[in-house]
Amino acid sequence: MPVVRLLRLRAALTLLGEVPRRPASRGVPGSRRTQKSSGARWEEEKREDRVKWRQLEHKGPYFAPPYEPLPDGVCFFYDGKPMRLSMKAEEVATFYGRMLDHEYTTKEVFRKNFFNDWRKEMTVEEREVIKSLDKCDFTEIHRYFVDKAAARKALTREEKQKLKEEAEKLQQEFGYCILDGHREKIGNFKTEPPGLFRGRGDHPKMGMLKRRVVPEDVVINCSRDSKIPEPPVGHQWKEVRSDNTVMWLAAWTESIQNSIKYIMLNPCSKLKGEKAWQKFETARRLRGFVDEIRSQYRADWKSQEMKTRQRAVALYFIDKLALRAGNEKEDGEAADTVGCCSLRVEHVQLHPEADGCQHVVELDFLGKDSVRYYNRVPVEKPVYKNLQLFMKNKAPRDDLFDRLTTTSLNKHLQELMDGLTAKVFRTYNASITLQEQLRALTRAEDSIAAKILSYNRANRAVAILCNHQRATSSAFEKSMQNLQTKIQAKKEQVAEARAELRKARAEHKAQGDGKSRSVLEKKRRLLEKLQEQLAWLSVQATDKEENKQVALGTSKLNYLDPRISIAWCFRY
DNA sequence: CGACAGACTTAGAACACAATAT
DNA sequence: ATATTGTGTTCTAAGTCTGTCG
Repeated sequence: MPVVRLLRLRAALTLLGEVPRRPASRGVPGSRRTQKSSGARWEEEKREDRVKWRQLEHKGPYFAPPYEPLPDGVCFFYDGKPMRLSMKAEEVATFYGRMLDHEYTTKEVFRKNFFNDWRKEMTVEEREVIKSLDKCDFTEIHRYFVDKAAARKALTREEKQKLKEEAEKLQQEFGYCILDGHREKIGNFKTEPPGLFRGRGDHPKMGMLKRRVVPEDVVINCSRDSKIPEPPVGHQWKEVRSDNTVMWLAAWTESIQNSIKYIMLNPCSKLKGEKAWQKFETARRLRGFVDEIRSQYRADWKSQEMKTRQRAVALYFIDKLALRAGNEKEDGEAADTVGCCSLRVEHVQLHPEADGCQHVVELDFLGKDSVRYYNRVPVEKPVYKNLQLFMKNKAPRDDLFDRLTTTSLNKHLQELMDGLTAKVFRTYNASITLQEQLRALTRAEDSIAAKILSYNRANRAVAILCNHQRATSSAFEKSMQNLQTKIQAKKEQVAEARAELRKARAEHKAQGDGKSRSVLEKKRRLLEKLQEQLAWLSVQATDKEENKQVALGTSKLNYLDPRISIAWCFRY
């Protein structure tokens, strides 16, 4: 049901995607591309470009506090018998215990991975005893953390204030750095605390132990002549380096995927802000190229080369549907998700005719964060024909675009416009959609509230285009249920009123007097009123439902060129 | 080229806190 | 005053994309 609604909204949007923008201007003069041939200067500029700072000074990361053993009254039980755990084993047990009310702990993979890693932390003796997770009882541990959270919530105003001040002190000490003479806020100045890995979707590694980060894991990046951050007493940094071509202040390798985690600046910092500005400039530049690029990929649908055809169809999807590029993923390392280039035959269904349209493509796959993308969309005939061709003689698990990689696609895009990559289309189409929608929805004479509603609706249109969804919380389910109960009650009232109306009508027919006539009228009005109320309630429910699964934050934060919003504010 | 590491952006969940309804 | 709902912030996972190396 929700999918159907999303679909309806998306269908309206897809049309918007077709709206032609501003007449194509010629290539931007003086763009880097044109300088490329002039060799040395460009090379120099490029190198210059890579330098991110001249001075960088900071305090290093703030480490997660050491493990605090459980108080004596809190015990772990194995097979019904209390058992005192070694500190290491106990710490990992608390990671699991505090998650007891989370869905994760019901998942077989999570449990298996946790138990496996937990056993590695146990002493030989513990390992000898603890052989089955089913016999483990963490309920006391769980209760301890629940109580602790409740106690924290119940603190007095003063105590809360004190905690807040302490956090602020920490922020002041570790949360800022000096970059080229300016004090800049750091985004994440704390190392990630140890815990159980919470992968999204069907992640094969969920439940694995995420190791505690120690200074010996951490590489510090700062300028050579700055005050080098002090490692915590008794510890050393893994390395101190001075690389001014990168933005990070500290880094360590995480123990689940062996990938690198970074301490970086806050988005409001100059460096991050400039990058965001550049991103929107690139998207804006695409405006002048997009018509030509579109006619180019349309022409390529008929190319002799399979590779070119696949690229052209993929690009059409990326442009029209705002799909992500879709890099290859190592399987077994993460959840099975795809993007455009990694779509498989099983994700696509072709309908010669559906919903009154010809050449309908049905896409159904899990994208980033295992969010489902479901869309039925009419496509141009050559696209449809090409898809038939790409799917011919392939198994469901085979790649749809077997001759295409994100690298080759981006290489092609780079040739069409300097700085163009697949994700630029998402930024471009998101921003242009906001602009178009704002224009279509806002009226100068509207109230402020109505204008804000228009803005939010435009924002929602973008979120739907980009498939930004959120899980409906349990609180939402409850409030939805309340609403449904109300609707049900109203329905019964309507049925009752209808029955009474029928009775009154029969009465009036039999008696034919004025009194029975006025009763009849009254009943009629009552029914009408109740029906109206019912209709309003179901509209509310629909609205709530639609809103609840759309997440506006991500597009607001990453995709909408702020200049569009600012211009709109000034205008209205 | 293709695999891989590295760096950076984008993402939803969880949490904290404020606004509003009851 | 308290419960409920909405909103902003924090956290960190999961993407994109580039550069390097064999």
